[in-house]
Amino acid sequence: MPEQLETLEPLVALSKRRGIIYQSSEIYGGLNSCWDYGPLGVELKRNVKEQWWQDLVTTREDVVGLDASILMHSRVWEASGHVSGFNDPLIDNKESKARYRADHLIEQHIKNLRDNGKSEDADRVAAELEKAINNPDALYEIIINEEIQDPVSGSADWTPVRQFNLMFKTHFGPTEDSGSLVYLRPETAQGIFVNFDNVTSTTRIKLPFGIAQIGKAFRNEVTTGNFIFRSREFEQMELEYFVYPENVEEHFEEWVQARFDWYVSLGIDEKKLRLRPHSEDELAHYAASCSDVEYLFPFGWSELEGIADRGTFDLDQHIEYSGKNLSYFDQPNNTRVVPAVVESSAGVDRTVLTLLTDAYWEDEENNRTVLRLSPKIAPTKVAVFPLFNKQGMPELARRIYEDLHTRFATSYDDGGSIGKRYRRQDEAGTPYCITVDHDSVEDGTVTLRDRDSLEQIRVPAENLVEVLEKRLQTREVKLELE
RNA sequence: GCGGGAGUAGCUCAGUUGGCUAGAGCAUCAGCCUUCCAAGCUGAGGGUCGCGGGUUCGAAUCCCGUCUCCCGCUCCA
Repeated sequence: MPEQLETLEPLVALSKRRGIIYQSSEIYGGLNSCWDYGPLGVELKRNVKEQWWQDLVTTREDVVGLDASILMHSRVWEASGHVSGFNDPLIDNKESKARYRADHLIEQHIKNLRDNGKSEDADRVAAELEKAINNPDALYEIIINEEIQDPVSGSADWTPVRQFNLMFKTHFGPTEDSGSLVYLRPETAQGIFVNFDNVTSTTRIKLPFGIAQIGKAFRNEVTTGNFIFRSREFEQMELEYFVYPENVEEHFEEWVQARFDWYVSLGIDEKKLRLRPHSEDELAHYAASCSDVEYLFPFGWSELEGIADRGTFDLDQHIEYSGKNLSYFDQPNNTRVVPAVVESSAGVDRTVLTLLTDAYWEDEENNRTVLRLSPKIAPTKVAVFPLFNKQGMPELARRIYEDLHTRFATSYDDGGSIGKRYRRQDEAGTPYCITVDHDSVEDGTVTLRDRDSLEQIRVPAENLVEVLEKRLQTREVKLELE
């Protein structure tokens, strides 16, 4: 049985050692929860993104791509609800050290009042709460006046309410006046909605259709951590799939399954993946239904992607705020319709972390650490070694390398013993190694070694491209390991 | 934000009554040796001991501050 990772630490160490992921600004002491992808990591990440694009855009007639700018008009975020919804008024209890959302505390208080038959008080506080929303001082006042206590400890010793805005703010242009305030986008999706009209009027795409985008997003998370799982700067792969509103439920179900299957297709252990439908009370106000794809990390089941039926909420909001008609003209029925949308919102970094976690294997029997990455997404597909650095072997090995690396991500290694080189490639997740020996120089055949099975076969050098192409595309992504 | 643990070479670590030029193994590099799975030989490079102050004749070691990572909460969704 492969060893189960209990913490992320071995993975963090391997990532550093092999040049997959480094901490940001490390020479200055590091920057909290920001990470840099090294030479190997960037290949892995690119492969994830390219696979997603390949599967969702390139090979589909009904999906087109988009690359919107990170900075957008600040009205976009008013329309999307992020300006009000991404503002969390937090309060700490000095005694219990517990932290709560101030508005949630008050809502609970209102509910308690109602349960105790004091509906007049409840109504009064509810009215105050409505006025106090987005006003930390007013929220604090309510908590003090109502003598609201910590639900766990019963203490009423509170810090002031502090507003945590999850959106990064910056200033547009040379002056720092409020008129030039802009946000770094907290999600890429809005870039799709605001370009809905552009895309439908400049392409011949017909409903149902999707618009896909990969890009950076930024959130001032209150809590970060778990390596690259939750960081303040991250990359998303988002698809907004627009459909006739009456069909939205069936499209939603289809996408949920399709997205789950996608992770399986990357070679991730199906037993560690699950779909978790959101319950009624955790649904965002705009979503009719939502399902998360989750993976069992060392720190527990955590979300990789959310698939949501957002109805017509987003387009309706932008219609209202922009005053533009963002409906779709349905030629066959000669009517205009505001499409509903099914959203697939996946994290690139979370997918990378999943792949690394899932692939990590300490093969004790053979004294090696292996990243059993699917050949599809492995940063390096094949490595070429000369058995010795003499007798024509390096020359032949170089020729093979020169030939292969125009086709596959290939690396060349002539350092140390042959076993050492195999281990280096195992840690990097390279699925195949080619060794040139004495016989190769004589008869032109080389050894092809498989990372997972350790099987070695003899292949004529001139057939290598063909053999590798076949294996890299068709082989099972994971081998059965007892 | 709270609690616990940690930070010395690329990695894993040793190094306390405060005292030689801060060490080891692995890794890396240059050679040697080797007929296909690490741990053979010789040599080399690499550390302002997380960072900043302080105490001291003298600080990796003591004190204060700060940054970062991991684990558990909390929070978020």
